This record gives sequence, C-alpha cells and structure tokens, in this order.
Amino acid sequence: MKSTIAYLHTALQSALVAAFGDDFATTNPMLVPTSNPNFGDYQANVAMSLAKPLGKAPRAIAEQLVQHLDVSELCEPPQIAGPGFINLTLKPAYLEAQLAVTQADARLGVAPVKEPQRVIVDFSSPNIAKEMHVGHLRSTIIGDSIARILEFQGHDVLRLNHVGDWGTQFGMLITYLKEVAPEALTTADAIDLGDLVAFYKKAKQRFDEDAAFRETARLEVVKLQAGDQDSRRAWELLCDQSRREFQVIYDLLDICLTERGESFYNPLLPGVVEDLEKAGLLVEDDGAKCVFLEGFTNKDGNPLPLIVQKSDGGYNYATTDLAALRYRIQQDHSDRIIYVTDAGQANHFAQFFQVAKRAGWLPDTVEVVHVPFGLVQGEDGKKLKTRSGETVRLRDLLDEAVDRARADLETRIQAEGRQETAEFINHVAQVVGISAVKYADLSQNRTSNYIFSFDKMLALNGNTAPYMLYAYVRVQGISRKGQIDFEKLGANAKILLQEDTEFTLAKHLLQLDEIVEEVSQDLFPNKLCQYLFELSQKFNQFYDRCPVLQAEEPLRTSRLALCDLTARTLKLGLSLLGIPTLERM
RNA sequence: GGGCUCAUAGCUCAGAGGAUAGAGCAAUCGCCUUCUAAGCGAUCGGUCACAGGUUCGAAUCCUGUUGAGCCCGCCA
Repeated sequence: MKSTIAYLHTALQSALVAAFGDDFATTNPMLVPTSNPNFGDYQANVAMSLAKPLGKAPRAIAEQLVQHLDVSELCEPPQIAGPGFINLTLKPAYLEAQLAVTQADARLGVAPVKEPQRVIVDFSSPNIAKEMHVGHLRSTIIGDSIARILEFQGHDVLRLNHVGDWGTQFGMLITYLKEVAPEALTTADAIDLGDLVAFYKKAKQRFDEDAAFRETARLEVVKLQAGDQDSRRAWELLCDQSRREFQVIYDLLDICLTERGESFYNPLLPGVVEDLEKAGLLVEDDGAKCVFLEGFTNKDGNPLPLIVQKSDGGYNYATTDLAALRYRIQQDHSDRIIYVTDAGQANHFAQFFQVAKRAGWLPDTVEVVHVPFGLVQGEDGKKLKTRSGETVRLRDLLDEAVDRARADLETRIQAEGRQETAEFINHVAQVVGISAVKYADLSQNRTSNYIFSFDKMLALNGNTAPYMLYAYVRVQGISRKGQIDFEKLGANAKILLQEDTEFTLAKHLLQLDEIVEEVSQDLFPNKLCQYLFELSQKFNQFYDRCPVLQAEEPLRTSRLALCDLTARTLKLGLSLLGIPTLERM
C-alpha cells in the first residue's frame, strides 16, 4: 500500500517523458505536499523550472504535462494554478481505501525498511562518580527517540552508553579517597553517591592546586591502567555505585542502554597510535603524538593537531573515540554511527572523523553523523542553574516536574469533585511530568539552545505533552461511554469521509509513514512532534464538529473507526518519542 | 585571530528553494439543554537582524556587515 508520493512521482516522470521526450526522464517533477490545503494535497512545481530550457511559458508547459499525466486512479483532475503550479487532490475513494489498509495494519502503514542497517546510537554518556545533571538530559532523550524510530523501522540498533569511566579523574578520586574515606575503596556503598560527588569536587580542587597530589594521582592512574588489583577493585566499586544511580534515572525515563564505557577501549589505544604511525600520519610535537589536521588552524594560523598520546604517555578522548570508531566498524559491523552530543563538540567530531578517514578506517559505506544539540537554558536565557548557582541534578529536575504535575492534577480533581485513588494520582503525575520534560525537549529543533520552563511544558494547552495525552484520553472516553471495544470494530468498520474535519483528519493520519521516514533520515524528532501536535489539533476539531456516538449508522461506526485510528496513531507516534499514553487523566 | 551555531509576531518556537511566512502562549471577543471546555471558533499581532548577489521564484542558497552563544594542544 501507501507511497502515494512515490506513485505520483512516477506518474509525473512518465508524463514528462511523454510530453517532452526522453531527455526529461530524470527531471525531478518537484512534487511536494501543498503549502496550503486550498491548493489540494500535492503540488508539482516542475513547470516553472522548465520555462527556460523549453523556451515556453510555464503555464503552457504545465498544461502540456497535465495532458500526458494519468493519475485518475488517485486524484481528481489536476488543476493548474498561479504561474504554473500543478495541484493534485486525492479522491475520497482513494483516501478511504488507504484508511482501510492502514486500519488493518498494526504498523499503521509504516512499512519496515527493505534493507535494515546496523546502526549505533551513542547517547547519554554520563561520567562515573558524578551525578547525572541537566547536561545529560537532551542527549538521553533525543538519543532514545532516535533509537526508537530506527528500531521501529526495522534497523538493528545498538544503543551505546559511552560512559566516562576511565582516565585522570579516577586517579585523583582514588588518591583523595585514600586520604579521607579509604573504606569507600574496599567496601560497596560505604559512602553515598552525593558524598562521592562532593569528594570528586574536592579531589579536582586538590589536583589543580597541589603538585604533589597531582603526581600521586598520576601514578594512581598508571596503577589502574596497569591492572593493579586494589586500584581495579576500587575503580569497580565506584563504577558500580554510579551505575546503579544512573539506572534509577533511566528507569524513571524508561530508557534502555548498553553500557560500553571508555575503559572498554583501553586495550585498543596503543594500536590506534601504532596504526596512525604506520599510516604516516603521526607527528611528535612538544612530546605529544599528534595528527595535524587539514582545515583547522590555531591562533597563529598553523595547522591544529589532534593529540592522540600525551607527552606523559597517556591517551585522551580523541584516542578513545578513534578506537571506539574502529571497533564499531570492524567488530560491530555498523553501517551508521550516530553520536548525540552537545553542539560544543562539533569541532572534535569533525576532527576525529577526518583523522579516521585519512587513516583509511572509515569506509564510504559507513555513515558517521554527529547529532548536535544546543544548551538547556533557564528562563533568564542563561545556562540552567539552581537558585544557589549549582548545576541542576537530573533527578531533582524530574522530581519537580512530577511534583508539579501532581499538584496540578490534585487541584483539578478537587475542582471537578472527582474521587481518585492515590495510585491513580501518582501514576498520572508520573507520566505527565516525565512526558512533559521529554516532549518539551524533543519538540524543539535540537540545533538551537532551548529555554527550560516547567510552566510551559506542563501547560494543558498548546504544543505540550499534556495536550496530546488528553487527545488520546478523549478517544478512550468515547469507548468507555459508548462501551465500545475498538478491537472488535473489525475490518468492516469502513471509514466514510463527509465533513471537512473528517477529510482533514484522515489525510493527516495517512502521512505518518512519510514523517517517520523523514525523521529517520535527518534525525530531527521535532518533526514527529509537530506531526503529532497537528494530529491532536485536527482530532479535536473533528471531535468538536462531528458527533460520534450519537451519529446514525453507518456514520457512527465510521467515526468510531476514525477515532480509533487517531488514538492508535497518537500512541504509536508518542511511543517513538519515548512517551506512554494514559487511559484517563 | 580561526571555526561552528544562531537571529522569524510582545514571549516561546516551526518553516531550510515555491503561491498570501505559520503555531502555541499572552491580549480581546464568542461557543457547554449536545459523546467533549485539559476543547473549539474568531480578532489582534511581521521591514523573516542589515546590505548585496544567485534564481522564473529567497525567510530558506552565496558573500559581506552587525549582534548573541559555544569551541579552539595534551579534559570529554
């Protein structure tokens, strides 16, 4: 079924050849959805662009093209408008047939991809011995949504958590803990994570100020890297404790990840440097081993190096990233590697991608893509901080969203004189609060900075999670009120389109596959959000205008089917954003 | 000094070669004897930062200017 666009595209290409000859077999008919529903459903803009090559007036070209165009199965007779737009309007019978196919399909018309890829989505990536904070929010939410979309398409997705679990930070932390809380290095949970974070900060301070401490810390890293048992044990304890704390957040957010931290690649680091050497790319400069980059210069205009081995012999993140890239290509056999990190790392990615390319490790068949996102800012437009100026803990942020959702829900329950169990209230508050945070983030174009506002994301109106959850709840309300079991509506539930709002809603429902395909390519989940918001709006307009339960048959069944299809589309679409639905709220 | 990103309605943001630039919020005004008001309709609101250029057509692409944010040798 489906691929209305593909069908029309082919028809237009045939018409181009029939009208103007074989030279135009590859001419793009410039078929796009119309900018305005008054112009129909799709428009072809090719006539204007052919005016010069053909030496004719665009409208005449359009007319000639339309004479050779056969889309009568799908469309009303094509209309030529304005300077030479060809407007196509889908026939009601065609729409109804498409709806029937969609209804019967658990995937709602979104076909699995023909050639599944092995895709790695690298996201979240918190640091061991630190708490997850607001800086991890966007990567975690956006990365999860991208993974869900690609998984739904049928790709083989590996969700990797590239946690910061290696390097100098452990040297200084272990050194410091030996002084102040040695039990933390030998006993699980001897101190809690909050204290660990505080110790980390103090360790960092000591590291920056105290040369002797720095040297001890450096030796501690060497011990750890050399596999010293005590060091190793301490490191494992610290990682384990952090890991459990991360899992609390991931459970709250319903996010699944495979941990493969920086330490995983540690044994592979020397090989990276060796192979760069063999490739003739390695240059020693100031004692550090580097690859000098093309197109990146420093303040003096000289080429910038990518340092792969520090003058003290240690490796850094560029080396780890290169090792990880090689591993993901050679061992994981990935076709596409997606890195979801903040935009500030754009240079770093461009740089190490370049080195991987020049070293011959990155074949043209593998796509690597950095998916950058902007900062989370407070309502003052500055980087989000707590009132006391601290970084906002992710845990606190999510708790506050849920608390606010609960307070709002309780107020409303009271105002409406409803009786609800504590269980109901907690569940709804949880779903609304978390969903609001996720949706607010996903609904924005990720490339720009984003202003975090509890009030806006939890608003019941507008482009928010609660608005969409409510649209879904409304459909469930109909089924309860009318004692309708949508599953039993069955295949006979033919959708008939009569009212404008029904047409508008139906056409929108049929566009899900196009949106999913688009987002899977460009990795902008906000487009899916936009689609779902518009779907909710169109449903509410239909709901406002068309009685459902009180309609006469066969209209009643038709409208019930339309409601059900809307609910299923919302549920599926939201699930691709990592957002669940509620039956009542 | 270089690089990247951004600048669209009072506010928060969509739109990334096509027709008259959209939505939400805010403001103003309507609509609950109807499955529904956590909703729907309407009004108001724009020099798409500025200046050039490419194009049949530019908010969108290119160049420059201004302003903002981020990054730039041994942190990630």
